[in-house]
Amino acid sequence: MIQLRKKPPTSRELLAEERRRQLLQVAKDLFAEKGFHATPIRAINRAIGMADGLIYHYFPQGKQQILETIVQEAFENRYRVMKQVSTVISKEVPLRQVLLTLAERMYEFIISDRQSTLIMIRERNHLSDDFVSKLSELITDRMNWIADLLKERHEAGEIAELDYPIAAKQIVSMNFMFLLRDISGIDVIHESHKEFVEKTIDQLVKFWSIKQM
Amino acid sequence: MIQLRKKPPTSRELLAEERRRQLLQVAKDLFAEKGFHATPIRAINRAIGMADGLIYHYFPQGKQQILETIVQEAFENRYRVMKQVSTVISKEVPLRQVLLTLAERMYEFIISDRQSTLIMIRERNHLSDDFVSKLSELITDRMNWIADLLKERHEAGEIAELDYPIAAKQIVSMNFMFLLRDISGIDVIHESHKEFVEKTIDQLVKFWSIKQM
DNA sequence: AAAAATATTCACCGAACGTTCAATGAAAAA
DNA sequence: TTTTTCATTGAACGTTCGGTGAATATTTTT
Repeated sequence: MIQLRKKPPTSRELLAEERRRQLLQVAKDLFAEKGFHATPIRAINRAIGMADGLIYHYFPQGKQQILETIVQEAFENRYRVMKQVSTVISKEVPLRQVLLTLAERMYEFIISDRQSTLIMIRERNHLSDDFVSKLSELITDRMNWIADLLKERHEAGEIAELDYPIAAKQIVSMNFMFLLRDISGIDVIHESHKEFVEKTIDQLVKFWSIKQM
Repeated sequence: MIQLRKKPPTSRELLAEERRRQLLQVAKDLFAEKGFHATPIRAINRAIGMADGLIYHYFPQGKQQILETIVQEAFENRYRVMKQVSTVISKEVPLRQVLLTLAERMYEFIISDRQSTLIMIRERNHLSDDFVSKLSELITDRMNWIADLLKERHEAGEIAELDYPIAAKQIVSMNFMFLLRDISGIDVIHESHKEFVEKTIDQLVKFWSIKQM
């Protein structure tokens, strides 16, 4: 019989969903901290006081499926959020302020799910080429959007003519440096994200600004 | 008895050194490709047709010691090369050309030992804090050197006044984007290093140039 | 209340792991 | 030549790994 109307979830369904959620959260923490191979499934089980076999009830295909679920769900979250941020920026706001907000939002967005970010970058060997391509497209979209924004600002007479894709990459690459610091521990910035981003954008906008010409 | 003069190496010493070198090379390849935990010691042994126990003759402390040796030797190479490149740049060469050469050399330098670069970034969990700090310092030194170079160019009247440390980071961050691509497979550049670097430096120098003011 | 469906436990499996070690063979030192 | 040194072997060890499955507990459905 086909169930057309959604029936109210039973208490055990709620508990199961809660356990699944908790399982993914703990796995994400451990994968990000120790790495996929360095995290035994039993470590996940211990961390939430769960018997060893139970994890195969929730993820029949085992450890690899847990990883795939983590990155897939993280990707979908990112995709959803990114699509809805595009309309925030008003044309009256000065470019400096726009770029600052943009860079900070992007950074907050990255570190809001820091663990999955680390996993997606570090565990390339366990992710499909297709998934990595989709990730690349997501970021490329965002950069194209920034390039268009800069072009509009030029056409409005606010800044000089630019190589817009290059300029967009200059904006985005700031966050990449912090990402690399997070992954490797190698710190070449020596200041907070806010300070660094402010200085960089100030300098970019100062030279791009039409008054300089 | 203490050996004061170096005696000529015996044939077995030469063979041993060759095998040690080969062992480290194969281990480096595998660690970079599969990751440290995902590479069984036996995979290294098989790859060079070596019996299982022998690796403990060369590296008594086992797998971890192999990793440490790889990154330590890679660091020393980098340190040595970096110290001797500083004097190459003449003051008569235009800034655009200087920065281009600099960025390309730096990139060649990174990918000339691509494997150890990947390992140093990805396997943070297996490296000491002290080692990571030393790596940070190495890159920071290089960036300070670029900042000084830019300052000199300003004082020579070639470019406007800059926030030199920030400008240096803009130069270096280009290579970081390619590094991240190498590690994660996430590609947001879509062109060769040479093309990208040329465009970026052209744009930077164009706006920094004193003639623009 | 009985039956069915589902969640959970845990002892256990075979394979793979890093590592050890007694034995072997060949080169170097005496 | 004899002795000593040391590179090399490969079987074996103890451990841990991801995963299985029969048994049990709990909830939902009938």
